[in-house]
Amino acid sequence: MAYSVPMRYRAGLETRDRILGATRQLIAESGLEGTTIKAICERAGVLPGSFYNLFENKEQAIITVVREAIEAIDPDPEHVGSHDTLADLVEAYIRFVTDEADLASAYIAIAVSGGRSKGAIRGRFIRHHEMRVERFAAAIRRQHPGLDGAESTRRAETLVSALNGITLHGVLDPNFDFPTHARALLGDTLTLH
Amino acid sequence: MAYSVPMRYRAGLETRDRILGATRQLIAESGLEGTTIKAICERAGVLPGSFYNLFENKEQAIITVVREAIEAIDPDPEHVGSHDTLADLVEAYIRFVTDEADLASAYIAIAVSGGRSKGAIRGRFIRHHEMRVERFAAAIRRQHPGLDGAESTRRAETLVSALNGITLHGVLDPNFDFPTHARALLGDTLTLH
DNA sequence: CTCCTATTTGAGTGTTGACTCTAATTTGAA
DNA sequence: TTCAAATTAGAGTCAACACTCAAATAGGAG
Repeated sequence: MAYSVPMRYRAGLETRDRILGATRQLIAESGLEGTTIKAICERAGVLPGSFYNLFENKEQAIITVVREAIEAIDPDPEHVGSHDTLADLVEAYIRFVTDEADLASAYIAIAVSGGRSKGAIRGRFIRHHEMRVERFAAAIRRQHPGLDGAESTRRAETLVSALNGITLHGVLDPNFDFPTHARALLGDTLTLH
Repeated sequence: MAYSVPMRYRAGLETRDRILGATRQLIAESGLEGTTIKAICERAGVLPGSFYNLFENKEQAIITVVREAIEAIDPDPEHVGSHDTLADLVEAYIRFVTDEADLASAYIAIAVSGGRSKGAIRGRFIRHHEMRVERFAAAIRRQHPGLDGAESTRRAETLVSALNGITLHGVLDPNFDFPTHARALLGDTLTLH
C-alpha cells in the first residue's frame, strides 16, 4: 500500500482526480478539440483557477491521461520479460478496449489528433508502440521457434497496427464486433506456415 | 470530357482549386485543428472574403476534400461490379497511400478527429467503409469460392480495418514500411485455410 | 483558539477563431 | 467602349479559447 498523503493535500488530490476523470471522458467523447478548459472544469465541478492551481497548463492534464491510457494497455507491465502467450496479450488488449472504452477511445483519438503535431505526445506513442511490438514479437518467437527474428518482428508490427486499426473502427462504429475481429487477427498471425 | 465552363467563372474556379489544395495540404500536415481559415487563405494566396465568396463555411471546404480523398481511394470507382482481384485492390490502396500521401493522411486524420463528432463526415466514412468492405469481400469470394458469405465479409472487414491501422501508423512514423506490411496483410487473408 | 498554508473563487486579459460587409476591382459579354 | 456580374480586398464583429490574479475561504497543525 502506498504511504498516505498528509491531510493538507487531500482536497487537492481529490480535485485532481476529478479533473483527470473529466478530461479522460471528454477526450473519449469528443476528441481533443472538444476538450476545453471550460468543459473540463464544468464536468469536474471546478473553476479554472482550481485547474491551474493543480496543472501547469492544459497539455499537462492531457499528457497525464495519455500516460495512464498507455500504461493501462499493458497487462502486468512490471514483468517485462514475462511469459505471456500471444493470446494472452491479445485478450488483455480486448479486455482493455471493452472494459476501458473511454481510455481506448482516448488513446486512438490522441494517437492521431495529437500524435501528428505535438512532439511530446508523438514521441511517447512511438516509444510505446515499439515496446509493445517487441513484446508481441517475443511471444511469437516463443510459440514459433522456427521463425527468424526479423519475421517475427514484422508479424508483430502488422498485428499491433492492425489491432489499432480495428480499434479505430470500433470507436467510429458502435456496431462493430471488436473482439471477434481482434481474435481473427490473432488466429491469422498464429496459423501461418 | 466535361463541357466547358463560361469564361466568367474561370477565375473563381481557379481560386477554388487553390483553396482546396491548401486545405488538403494543411489537413495532411497538421490535422483538422491546424487547418484554420487564416492558414488556408495564406497558403492559397487569398483573403477571407474570397474564401467565403466560394464556400459557405469552413466545413464545406473540408468535406469537399474528404470526398475527393475517399473517391481517390477506390480504383476505377465507376465499375462497381468489376473483377478486381484482392491483390488489385490492395495494390491500388498501396499506390494511393504512397503517391497521394497528402490525401491518405487527410483521410486518417479526419476519420478520427472529425468522424467522432461531426455527423455529416462520420456518416460519409461509415458508408464508404461499408462499400469498400463489400468490394473486398466480393474479391475474396471470387478467389475462395468455398468460403461462405459471412466469413468472406468478416475477413474483408478485418483486412480493411487493418489496412487503416497500418496507414495510421505510417502517418505517425515516417520510417514505417507501409507497402511491406500491407502486402503481408494481403498474404495473410489469402493464405488461410 | 490561532495561524498558516492549501485551495477555491470568479471576474478579467489578451489572443485567435470563424465569419461578415461594403467598397473596390476585374473581366466577359454586348 | 460600356455594362453588369463575378470576384477580391481588407477592415471589422463577435464568440470562444487558454490562461491569470488578487482576494476569500477552508481546515489541519500547533
